[in-house]
Amino acid sequence: MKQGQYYLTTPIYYVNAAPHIGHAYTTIAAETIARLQRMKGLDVVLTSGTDEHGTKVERAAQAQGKTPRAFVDLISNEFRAQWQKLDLRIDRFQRTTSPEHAKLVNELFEACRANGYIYKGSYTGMYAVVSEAFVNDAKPGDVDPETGKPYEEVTEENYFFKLSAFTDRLLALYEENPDFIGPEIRRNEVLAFVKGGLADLSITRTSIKWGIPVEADPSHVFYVWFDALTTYISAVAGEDRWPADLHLIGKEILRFHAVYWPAFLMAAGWPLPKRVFAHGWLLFENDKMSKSRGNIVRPSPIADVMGVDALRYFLLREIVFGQDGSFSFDALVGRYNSDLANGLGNLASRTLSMLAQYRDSTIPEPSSHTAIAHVAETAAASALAYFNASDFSKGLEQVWSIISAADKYIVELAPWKLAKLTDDAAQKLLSETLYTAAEALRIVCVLISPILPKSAQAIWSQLGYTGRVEDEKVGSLKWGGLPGNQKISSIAAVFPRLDVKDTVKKMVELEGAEKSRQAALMGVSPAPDAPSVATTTPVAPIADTISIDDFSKVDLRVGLVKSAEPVKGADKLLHLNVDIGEAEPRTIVAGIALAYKPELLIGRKVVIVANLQPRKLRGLTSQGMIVAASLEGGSPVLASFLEEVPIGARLK
RNA sequence: GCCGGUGUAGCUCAGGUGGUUAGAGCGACGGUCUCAUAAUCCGUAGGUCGCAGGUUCAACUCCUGCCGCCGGCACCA
Repeated sequence: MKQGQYYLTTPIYYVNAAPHIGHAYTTIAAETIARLQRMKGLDVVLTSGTDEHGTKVERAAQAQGKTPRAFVDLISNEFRAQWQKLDLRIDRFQRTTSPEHAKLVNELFEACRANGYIYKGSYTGMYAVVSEAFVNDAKPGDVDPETGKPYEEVTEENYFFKLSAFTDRLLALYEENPDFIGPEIRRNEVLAFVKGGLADLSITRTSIKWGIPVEADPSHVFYVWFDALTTYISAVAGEDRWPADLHLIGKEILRFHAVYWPAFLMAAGWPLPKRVFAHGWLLFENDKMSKSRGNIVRPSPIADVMGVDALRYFLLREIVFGQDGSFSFDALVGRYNSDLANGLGNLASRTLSMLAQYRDSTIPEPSSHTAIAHVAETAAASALAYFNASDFSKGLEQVWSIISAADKYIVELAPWKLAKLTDDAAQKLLSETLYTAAEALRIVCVLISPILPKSAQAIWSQLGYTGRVEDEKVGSLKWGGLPGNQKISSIAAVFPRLDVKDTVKKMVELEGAEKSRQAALMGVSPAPDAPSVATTTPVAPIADTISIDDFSKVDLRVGLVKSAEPVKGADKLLHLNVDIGEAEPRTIVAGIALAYKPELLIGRKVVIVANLQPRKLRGLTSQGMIVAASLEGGSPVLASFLEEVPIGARLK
């Protein structure tokens, strides 16, 4: 890594989902930081990419009758196309399926092994196919609560990474580099997690085919994180850019970046990234966005209707970076109208228009220092400080204080009145006033360029510049930079005011089309539009075919809930007594406490798996399992009957 | 259950180490100007600062308890 360089990354996105606004949020934020660093004069590289291996991908491809390769090519291209459409400049796009990446993963593995941090162990366990993880404590016949699919019993020889050996070194890392993890809340979470002790990680699989082969032992392929995180290095292979200055990620993958990744690198003796920053989630009107809620928003309809800059502005202004934030179409258009149309757009419009009318489209000579100059310089410095700390919303507030001061100043000086006066003093004052307004506008343009690149450039050009505003250096931003005598060019509204209802309607319509297009791409039939009702859009692949005999092994019974109470010390568990026609009601412990109030369950008829091996949970022995629809990321919904059914009836 | 965070005007949020009338932006309402994108500018709008105690001359700001929400861990057959 050379002086004067800056290297940052977005996560590599998993190709089991089509790009949505959450992906766009991370990528936009990263691209904004990249632009900002460039305007500080640094040689910046921003990488993104796609994570393309694993059983989930293999099965999704199979479901579409495609080879994994063809499938991942398709989705990876979709991500790239999306970033292009949003005008996001991604300097390197790395895929986990690229050959140079495979080479590097093996190098990392060998380096760790040479230092004694890799060992071969045998592991037998229940494996959840969909989440691609071994499940601790699961027993044969158990079912994945998230997908309703049985776990698969898997015994395999794995290579393990001695993560346990790194507890102290990781804690020392966080201690010595307080900025390694941001924001503070996330840092504390990681600290608590690591202090709780770390278990070794299985980093290879023999049961998966679609992955990077371990060269030293080709019956193995690398497993998720060992394979994926390494893209941050392979993306800039041969460029002398590693270590990264910043990994920008969503909070859901913090542990992998703040714990596993530095441990892998320490084990190999490779340099560590300097900072990991986890931003918050984008909620849709305060609900989590999820497939099951059907409230996922895609970025391209917004870009089509309102422009990319409107989306960028909203995401970085409305949401405090690092915290969760709420997205809504109304808020988006509201922000646009009040800040961009009425604020910045109108200031540009009135300033340029007056220059055209009163000064023959020519910028007057730079004027002496005014109060506005002071305001602008102070706010600019403050804004840049906030931007540097990735506090975009506060930084933008500072920039807008310049706009507001300029508007106020214009009204006070009333150039339209001065224009009617012919004496020299009035004309001189008019020139000064117009210069001041234009210069304030110029400073605003430079400051917002990383966030609103297109709009900043549009105003910049209207101010008469022929070059690019992004080539300006923010470090040398001083009052008086706008050259006198410069001819402004033709004026056009940069942010036309939008009708809220109309605009939202258009976006929602396009959103529907985009949803269908993506669903087709992913190979799932688009669900009917019912945004407020829970619909399961892309359906998880169907499990392997079983015979009727296999099915008849499962004894499902109608049961009546006699009692229900929370299990002490567990958030999700309810202790139920269910009568299925036997001498005694059964004790059933069910993970439905978040979705159902115990008192509302009493007297309700439910479906029970009656011949499931009993299982001890929180001290109680559960004699069966309650059947419920399991929504990904959502609450379970109990199976029930519309007609009367007798207790103990069997389902078959 | 453990750990952490949080609860301030309709909305989004500011309010180091306690001290005159609790702030900003948006929205709303009234007014003004006319250069401008029915924009700007000015003014107004009265929120028990979650609840209850406590410490103090004085608490939104400290302490205790409770309630609500969010997150991490445990947990989900």
